[in-house]
Amino acid sequence: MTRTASEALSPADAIRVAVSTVIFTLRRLPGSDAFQVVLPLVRRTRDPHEGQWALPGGWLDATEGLAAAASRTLGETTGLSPSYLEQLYAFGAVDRSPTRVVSIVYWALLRADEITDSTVENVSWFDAASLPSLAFDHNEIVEYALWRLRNKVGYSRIAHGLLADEFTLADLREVYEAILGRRLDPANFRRQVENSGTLIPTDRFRTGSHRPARLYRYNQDVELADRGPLDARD
Amino acid sequence: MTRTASEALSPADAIRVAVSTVIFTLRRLPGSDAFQVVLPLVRRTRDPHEGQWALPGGWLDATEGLAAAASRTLGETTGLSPSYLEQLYAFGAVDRSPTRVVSIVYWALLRADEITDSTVENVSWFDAASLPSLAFDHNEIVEYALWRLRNKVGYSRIAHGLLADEFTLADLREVYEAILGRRLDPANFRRQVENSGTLIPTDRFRTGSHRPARLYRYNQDVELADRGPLDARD
DNA sequence: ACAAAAGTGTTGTACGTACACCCATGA
DNA sequence: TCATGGGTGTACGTACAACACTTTTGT
Repeated sequence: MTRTASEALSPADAIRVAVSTVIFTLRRLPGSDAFQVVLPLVRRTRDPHEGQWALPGGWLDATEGLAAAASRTLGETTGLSPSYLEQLYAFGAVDRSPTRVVSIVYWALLRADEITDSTVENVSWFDAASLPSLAFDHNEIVEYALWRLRNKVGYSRIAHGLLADEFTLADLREVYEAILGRRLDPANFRRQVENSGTLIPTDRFRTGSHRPARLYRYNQDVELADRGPLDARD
Repeated sequence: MTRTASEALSPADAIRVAVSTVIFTLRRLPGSDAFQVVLPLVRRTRDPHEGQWALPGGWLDATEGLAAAASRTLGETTGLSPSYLEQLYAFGAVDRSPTRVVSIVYWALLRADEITDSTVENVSWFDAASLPSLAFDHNEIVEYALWRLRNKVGYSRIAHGLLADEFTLADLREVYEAILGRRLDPANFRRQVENSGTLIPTDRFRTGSHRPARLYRYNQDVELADRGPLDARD
């Protein structure tokens, strides 16, 4: 740290810090029975990129931490509060915005029962697999968030963050299939997840079609994902 | 993004962006034959935390990207330029510094042949396993960097970034042992790394003690680590 | 010749995959 | 009773850990 604070604050040096969130949830296609990964985007009402869709976010406030800012700006723009929130990456290329902005991007998951479909102004949900051209470098950011999601699904129980309290193994398997983009063997999936110790069987069953399926809960003792020495840190 | 640029620039909101780097290399203990993970720290010459050791770093310049800033500040403070550089995490807790600073932290590896032991002023090397109390939250940051290093060693060929061009399998194994903190079976280690396709055997051998050991090179076609859709991005 | 590191072979266990098969329910 | 998804059993292949064994050098 070589320069003084006053130098760093001069307008020529102006670097602003923004916070954005890529927040995923699943939606059943009306026609099909398959799940789709969807995320909310906000239509920009001012330049730059006025009229284009962008990730929900806002400026970092001097009195709040990074994760707090992500939660706050997400709530202000979309009305949502996620079940899982993790830092994704800091984007700071010089030309990613007309003015110099460093964006700390978080990614989040929303449980199916948390989707408040209160149609907020200028917010719309998009299929993550077929996005339009977004503002700034937000297309790249979403691509990276999807990569992290698919990756993390392989070695953690992160997918549970997308389902409500009680669910069948078929529900959970469909979540994995939607994220990974391929079919999984129901028999093998059952054994894997049963042996992982992350699920607690209930006495309840879901009836309605064919043989009833047992409902499961999360084992709250098991973390959704291992973030190492970092807890809810900024 | 709800507030205007002028609001975000008011002094009360002042948030500055710093860049720091945790850079690891290995050193052989003089007495023992084992490797040790070491990193350079810089003694602070001004408040806050004057006199304490801190990670090399500096302020982000408005005209450079994040990774470029990490390389530049690392070179300015220590004279080193790493063989591998990757973003670690953005730290932005409100109370991590007397003034509001968001630090984008990178982590890096240095090859054994890259250690320029030009004794730079106020720079000293420390055993990563037994650090003194560092400035700011830098102890936590190093802990997290070590966790990432150990983690990444398990699923990528990142450890190769710590060795010179040609090396024996025993050299490489010792790197893994130093990072993971446990002994590995030489026979099994050999097969694993041979089957990974990341090494190219040379016709040269290292002689001097007992049976000569074949020297290997990196296969440059294989990336050290998979960073997903992100390349050398900010 | 002997010690010690380089390098090879063999075996057991764990785990993922493929797939045959039985079970329970709605229609 | 039949179709369908729920749930169990089993066999195969790969990957890894453990460890016995052979090879090649310096002393």
